[in-house]
Amino acid sequence: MRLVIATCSVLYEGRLRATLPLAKRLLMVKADGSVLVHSDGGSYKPLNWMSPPAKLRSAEPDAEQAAEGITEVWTVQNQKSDDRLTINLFEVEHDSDHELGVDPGLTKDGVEADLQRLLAEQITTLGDGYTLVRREYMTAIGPVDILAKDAQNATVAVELKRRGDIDGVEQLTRYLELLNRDPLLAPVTGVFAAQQIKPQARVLAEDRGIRCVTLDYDAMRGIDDVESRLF
Amino acid sequence: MRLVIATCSVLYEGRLRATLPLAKRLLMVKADGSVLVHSDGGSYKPLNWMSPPAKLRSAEPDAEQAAEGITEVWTVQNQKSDDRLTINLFEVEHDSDHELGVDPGLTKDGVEADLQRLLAEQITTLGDGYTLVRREYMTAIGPVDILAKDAQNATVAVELKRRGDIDGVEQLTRYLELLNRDPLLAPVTGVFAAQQIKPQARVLAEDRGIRCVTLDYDAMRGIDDVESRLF
DNA sequence: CGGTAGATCTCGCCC
DNA sequence: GGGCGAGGTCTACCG
Repeated sequence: MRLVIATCSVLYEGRLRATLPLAKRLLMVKADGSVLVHSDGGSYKPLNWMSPPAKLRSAEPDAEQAAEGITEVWTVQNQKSDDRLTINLFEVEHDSDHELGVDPGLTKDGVEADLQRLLAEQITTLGDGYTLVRREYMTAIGPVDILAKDAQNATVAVELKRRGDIDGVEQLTRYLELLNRDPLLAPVTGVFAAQQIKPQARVLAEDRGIRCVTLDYDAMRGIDDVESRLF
Repeated sequence: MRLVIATCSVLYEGRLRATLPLAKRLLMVKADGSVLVHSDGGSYKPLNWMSPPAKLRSAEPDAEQAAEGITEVWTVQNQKSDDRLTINLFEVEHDSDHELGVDPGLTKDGVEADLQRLLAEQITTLGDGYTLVRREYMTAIGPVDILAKDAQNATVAVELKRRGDIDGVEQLTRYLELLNRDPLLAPVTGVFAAQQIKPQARVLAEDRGIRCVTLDYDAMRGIDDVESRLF
């Protein structure tokens, strides 16, 4: 990984055009040829960048560019598309190289998959007498997160989200439409379960007869921990 | 901006838990207290990070940590949530500080707004005799990208996307349902216009009587340039 | 490889 | 500040 601090101007040309005027920035060149242009603020997204795989070529400025104060011109060309990043370097304040090696990578806990596992284990969160049929119930248009039966043994399709948005309601609606064509399953009702449900999503869901349930992940994890400790 | 190259292990605790085992990485500390942990590959997304505003505190390792080889413990605490990033530093290979100042920021060209402006100007792209009613036609459930009239003076709602996905078809369907309740507008037909339309989205749209139109942005921009040159 | 859905999404707009 | 939609989204997963 090469780290360069320099005053520079940047141009991206590809799916769109994006330009950065002259300022001092960090240029990060990774081993796969990708380049990130970072300022001293904002979030983790760079101001401008080139995705891997890419090739960085450095060139001398022509006479006109040199007259403007450009000392070096970088051209970062993506190897799979015609996306290109052009960086005009003016003053270079820092330039260092570091051997990092391959990263062992990130492990996560607490994403939708965990929520799904917990809800499947604690299916009565949805109501007394509920039983699990199966997780990731496959249909022609994709997997239903959880299929269950209610106390009256009627089929219930559950769509699970961390944040309940209109998209999720549409998704569940499509599943319900399909499942209700199956005489062995029909009538199938829907439950939209999420840690947080947006007001507009709730209105749309309830308008379509879909029940909304907000989940408390911490409480569910707590129950999970207690149960785990029993074994 | 502070740049540190160090062997380290990282723990994020917040909306989820995410851990990184011991490896050599870049730690970028920005002026707003945010921290990015980058490896020498992947894309622009860091392996782990803390969003601003945040506060970095550095502490000496306790006896047990020191015995493991930890030389320094960073705690990066978000100032608005209880998200926290903990970094155990082992060997530090590089540590430098740089004054970057505020960045003037990025300017873009070629996003959906441009596409919408071009299509509004060249509304006959959709068919002979088409006329523009208005862009961003407001409804109770959001703005219709473009409202137009066809050659027979019937109302047409246009949903515009760079990439035509199922979501866009659902969105247009909701608008059409609403607009067709208005006797002054009904009957309203739909056009789904995008630079690229996914097969499944096309099938869904046509099944609902929505016409699909793929747009050539470069050609439209070319016409725009030619027209601009006439003035 | 393409298609779908999630994300500690981020970012920008509008109310 | 919240809600909503777009993104050069990126990323994992599944066919």
